[in-house]
Amino acid sequence: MSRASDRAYGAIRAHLLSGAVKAGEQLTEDQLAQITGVSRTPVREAVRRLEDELLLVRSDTKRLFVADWSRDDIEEMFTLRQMLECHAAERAAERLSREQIAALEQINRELKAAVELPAPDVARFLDANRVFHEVIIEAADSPRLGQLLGRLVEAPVVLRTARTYSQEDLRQSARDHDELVAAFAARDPDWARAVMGSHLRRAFHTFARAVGPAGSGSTQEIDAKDA
Amino acid sequence: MSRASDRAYGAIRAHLLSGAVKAGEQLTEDQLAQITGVSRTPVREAVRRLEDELLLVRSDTKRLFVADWSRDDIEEMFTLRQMLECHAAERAAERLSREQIAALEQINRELKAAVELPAPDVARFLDANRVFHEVIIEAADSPRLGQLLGRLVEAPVVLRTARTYSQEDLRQSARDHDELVAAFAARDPDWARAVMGSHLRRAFHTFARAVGPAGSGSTQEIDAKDA
DNA sequence: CGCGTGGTTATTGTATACAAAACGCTCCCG
DNA sequence: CGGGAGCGTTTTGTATACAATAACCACGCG
Repeated sequence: MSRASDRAYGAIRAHLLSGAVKAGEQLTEDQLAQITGVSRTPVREAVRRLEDELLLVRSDTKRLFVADWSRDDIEEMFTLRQMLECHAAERAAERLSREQIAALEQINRELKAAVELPAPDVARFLDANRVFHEVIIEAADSPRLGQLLGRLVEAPVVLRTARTYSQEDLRQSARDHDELVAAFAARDPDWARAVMGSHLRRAFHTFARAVGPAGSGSTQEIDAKDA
Repeated sequence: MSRASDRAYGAIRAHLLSGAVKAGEQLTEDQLAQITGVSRTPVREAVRRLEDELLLVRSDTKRLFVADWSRDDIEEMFTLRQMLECHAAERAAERLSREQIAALEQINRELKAAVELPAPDVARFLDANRVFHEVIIEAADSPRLGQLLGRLVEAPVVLRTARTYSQEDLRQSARDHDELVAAFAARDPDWARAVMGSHLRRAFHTFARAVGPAGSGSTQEIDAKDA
């Protein structure tokens, strides 16, 4: 995070997640350059990355908007993520070292601690959760798989501010992680895949509940994409 | 293809595919700016896209090289593509309009014509093949799926110059396409998925044969990736 | 003779000025 | 009253100059 474009990326991302801007709102490169304190050149580079991650979209005439995720978009994203991450879990089960499995157990202890504090600490939970999944993807040893998942995993965090997780949601998630570790320890790819599948599918429904029933969602028609 | 960065993208891509540069060779932005006739700014944008498509890679210190695809890289890529494109075939089977199915039949006639000329016209074959798969992905109606596949499908064409397809390879491919259309016409997602799976897996082995047995491949250790 | 060290060149990263394109407004005409 | 042409403003796209960083090479010291 030392080059200007990296700082710009982080700053813009934080700006989007802070909720200071609404979905569908237009942004300009100048604006973002001001906010981030660098010139438009690195801003344009950062914006490109955020477009890849689908946090920003461009209209047909190249104007820039904050992405708006409909319920269907979220389902699509989770479906793809499930497909890829189940594959990752399968491969990881055959490849994780003892040390990595121990690391996963440690991360999961941290995760459970975050859940059970007097009140759950959602930020800490999400951090631990992210690291947990990253270790698995790393162990899957498939660079392109990691690259594709990078695109998908980042996006829905935009919704986290809006979302209130119930403590029971978090506990179930922790149980999933425990079972995943058990599957890894048993070196059982099929088990790992199955657990990962249900884990992510449940996560989808947790998200979906927040955004409303199928068909509703906050669709604001930016007519994205030019191809 | 009207903006400078688009022209740069096309020119650089053509340059790579022409075989004028070898895998692992270093390129500089200035060089590419000269070749394409535009300044470095749009070149950098084009290069970014080509990095996404894995035709170019950067060393740990941001120097730019022509990507070198090992046999394992190719297998990984085909595995991911298979996973995603089987899913696309499944969805397409449930969504293709009569007109789209008719279009696929037409494309396939063109494809077979390209195979059977006095001598097979590989370029025409590949074009028709590409369009065929694009129609399916389009019909799958999942923008992010299309985006992810875009990354994967482009890459292996770098090898096409080296590869000599046997006429029998091409004929089998055409038969696969025919069966795919049959599965679509029958509105049978499982059938479509299965055919797509074997189609792509065979395609992988066709490619793999060209680059040599497992473990060999042309690996030249660019130590890509900075994460 | 090996190997670090300093300076030199090559290459990428950033800022800025300018060009092209898109938007929105007004005014005119039907 | 509606619609479209023209024009100023806003926004994105490109070129260029300069800054920062990495690679290269030669030299000197152990």
